[in-house]
Amino acid sequence: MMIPGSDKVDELIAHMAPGALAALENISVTRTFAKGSFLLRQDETARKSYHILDGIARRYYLDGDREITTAFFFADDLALAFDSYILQRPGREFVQCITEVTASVTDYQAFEAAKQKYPDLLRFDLLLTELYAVWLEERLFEFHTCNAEQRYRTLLDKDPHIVLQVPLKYIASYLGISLETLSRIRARI
Amino acid sequence: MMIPGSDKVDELIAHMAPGALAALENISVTRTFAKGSFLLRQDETARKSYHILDGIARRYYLDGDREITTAFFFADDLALAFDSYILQRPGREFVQCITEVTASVTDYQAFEAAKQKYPDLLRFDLLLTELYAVWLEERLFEFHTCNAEQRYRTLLDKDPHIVLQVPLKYIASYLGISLETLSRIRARI
DNA sequence: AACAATATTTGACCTGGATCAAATATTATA
DNA sequence: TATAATATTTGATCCAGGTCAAATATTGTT
Repeated sequence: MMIPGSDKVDELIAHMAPGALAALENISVTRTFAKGSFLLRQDETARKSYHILDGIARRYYLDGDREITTAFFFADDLALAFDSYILQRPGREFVQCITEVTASVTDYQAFEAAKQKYPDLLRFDLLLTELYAVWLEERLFEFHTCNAEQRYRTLLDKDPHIVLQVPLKYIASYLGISLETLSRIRARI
Repeated sequence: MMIPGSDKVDELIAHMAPGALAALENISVTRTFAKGSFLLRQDETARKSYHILDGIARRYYLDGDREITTAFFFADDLALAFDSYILQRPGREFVQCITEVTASVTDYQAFEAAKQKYPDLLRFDLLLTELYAVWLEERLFEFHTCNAEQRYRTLLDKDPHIVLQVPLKYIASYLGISLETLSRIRARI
């Protein structure tokens, strides 16, 4: 989930109205989740967002009995089943901790209320959503223009921490490649 | 660009502060563009958004000499090279009118200023961006889980107006299918 | 209507990457 | 350190959908 232009986020935070950030912190609690535990399961409605402080999580859904990973979340990322959270209705995605995870947990309703009070939080939310959409566009672009090896090389180049810290089986479906083909790509690189 | 939960947009607009919508209209001008003309070209920075009132536009980029269409815009859609607009830097995408197009054109800077003044416009922008991200997620989902025929059937089912009004060559790359394969799919359905 | 340009279909052939199956590593646990 | 469980690699085979080429429709223009 490394995102281009992330420095814009820091800049926006730095210029927030005094109360805004405090309000966000007031409605958030830091919690720790065991490795393998689920922050959200299929068919549930995402009522919390998880700002990862430490550890790694992944998001996936089932295509038949096959798990398709759609995102990895590292420190500072916002772990979320986006569509379920936005539409506040049950979704298809799971969010699971790959390692033990510590996260700042914020309730949807409470954040909505805070945004009503502090337009800066609204701006903050907008910027994060914009960057997420840009990231999604980039992902679609790669699937349309790059073959399996190029997609793996790009991941290696732009997100080496994923390749270094996440089991290959998760990376394969994230790249839209079978486990076997990804293994062969690695062998010949 | 048909988006789930679009009724939320109407609801939000209905409850806007009095001045907000008027402010948006004040910074917008309605213009007409000839069929085939470009609202944006590759390597330009998108400094305007185009709220389509009538006609059809498409967005695409070049992969070598091959055009990859990434969106179609019909009446009420917001025609935009999203990443270029958001990051305010040159992008790879073209936005071209497939028919004569009438659109309400809004300047990026002017809209940013209006959002500073009217938080309701901020909310409006956020909602549109959220729905766009959900739409992108859905598109990625389809590419991961559906074969060529299923993707075409889904388009036919969810966006029949596209299939009815847009040349096949544009639809093919939009679905990530070669023109020939799409033609064969249509023949056997 | 006749011609040119553009769009769509059809045919033949090929390949990237999937699937199925089995062999090795690697890691975790008693 | 064994043993089980999990992860990764390697081999053999197959096919959805791509590419190249050519035949038809269809549409626009004089």
